[in-house]
Amino acid sequence: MSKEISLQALQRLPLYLQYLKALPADKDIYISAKVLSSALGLGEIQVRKDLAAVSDGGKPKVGYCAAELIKDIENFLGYDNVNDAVLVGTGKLGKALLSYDGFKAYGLNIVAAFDSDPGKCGIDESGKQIFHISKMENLCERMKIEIGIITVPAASAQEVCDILVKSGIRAVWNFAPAHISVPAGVLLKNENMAASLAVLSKHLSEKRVCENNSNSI
Amino acid sequence: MSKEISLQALQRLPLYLQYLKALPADKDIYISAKVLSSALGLGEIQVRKDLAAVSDGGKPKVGYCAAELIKDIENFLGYDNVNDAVLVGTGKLGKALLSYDGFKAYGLNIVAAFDSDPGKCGIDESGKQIFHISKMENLCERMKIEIGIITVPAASAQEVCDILVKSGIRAVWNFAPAHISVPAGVLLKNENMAASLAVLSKHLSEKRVCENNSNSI
DNA sequence: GCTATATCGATATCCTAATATCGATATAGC
DNA sequence: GCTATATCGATATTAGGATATCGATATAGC
Repeated sequence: MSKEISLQALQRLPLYLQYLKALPADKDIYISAKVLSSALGLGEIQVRKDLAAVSDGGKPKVGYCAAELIKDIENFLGYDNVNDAVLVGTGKLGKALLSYDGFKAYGLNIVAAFDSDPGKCGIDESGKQIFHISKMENLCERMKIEIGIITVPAASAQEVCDILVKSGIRAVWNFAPAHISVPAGVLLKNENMAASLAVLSKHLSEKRVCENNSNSI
Repeated sequence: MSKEISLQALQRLPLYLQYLKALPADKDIYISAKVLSSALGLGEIQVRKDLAAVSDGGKPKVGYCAAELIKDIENFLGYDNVNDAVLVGTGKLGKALLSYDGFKAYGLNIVAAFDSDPGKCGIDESGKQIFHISKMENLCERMKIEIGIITVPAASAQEVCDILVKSGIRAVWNFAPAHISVPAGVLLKNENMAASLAVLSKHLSEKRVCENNSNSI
């Protein structure tokens, strides 16, 4: 375990996790790569290779122990040690993410939010504190926050990102529809809804429906 | 133009669009692949190849005409002919997307929303009508809606998707953290926040910071 | 008008990821 | 306890995308 893994494989791991957690939490449930692959619409060999990177093996004839697998994947992804995060920009999307209580399952804990509008500061309906953005650097450094979530308009995304980096953030999750740049050592992950829309729109504009099977992206 | 394009290239097109639109809307602005690539953190040849798929060419020494390029990309992606969509699930995320007025720039128009909770039906604060889910099939068929956006809890995602497909939807945009399956001919695009979180979490759990440059994903 | 050069576009190469093939192994069933 | 087989894991092959190389071309500057 903790071997090499491709970016694609890494991003498939939560899929396995989601499926495995939906199974009855019996200690002796075993599942084969074949079952997993057909349930998730993936290739069987691909599943086996992905799992090989995180677990120390399944058993012939029965497959992988589901409970073990969950533990291995969560451990591999670092979901066991919770990551604290801050969110910047409390518009509609920001508030939606603040209120979403599903993140804790992924080891993500949003501890506070920031906004440049003093009128928005205070306690959010989610119960979380919204501070003025001028307080960010100090708070992040004191609390050793490592993840910053950007939900501001495109125009201010780079500016906000720079402050986050200055505050010691090591991973940025960007929801703004803008390209931003970060120094080496800081990870930038764009949540690219525009890219998704491009795929949808292109598919629909191709009036001739190509009846292929690999239609999930 | 309208040649072959890879899925990755397709998803990069909105990036170019966003950058080009930020330029002054002068008719005679030209931009080279070199400038574009360094501004967006991409490879120069990659940019040239991507643009070759949508436009009918740049000029040596000066590059591509920005205004032409915008037109070509939007045309290629089908952003000019607006796509009507419906949204299912009016929780926090659903409401956030309903209120987001940036979609129209991508040719997406959410015409109505649906929820299984009769208490949530009526006019949303965004001004859009929320109907009971039982009305969905009829409305989608009458209005020839082709895009369905799923923002319901994971447990009901597949059920909702099935209704959408039955209603004639041809492209599904799934925000639920669940694997769902669609018949051939229908495109499924997962907006996979769990996958993004996996990348972030893994990066942070690797305590030894690999100081590589390709840190944007 | 001429030349030097920035830039494009096509072809070729490399690299990563997905898929196929085949032997190994432990379990289920008798 | 024995055998047949479902499944795993390793190696090899294929496919796709990203990158490099090189010649072509039209423009900018003189």
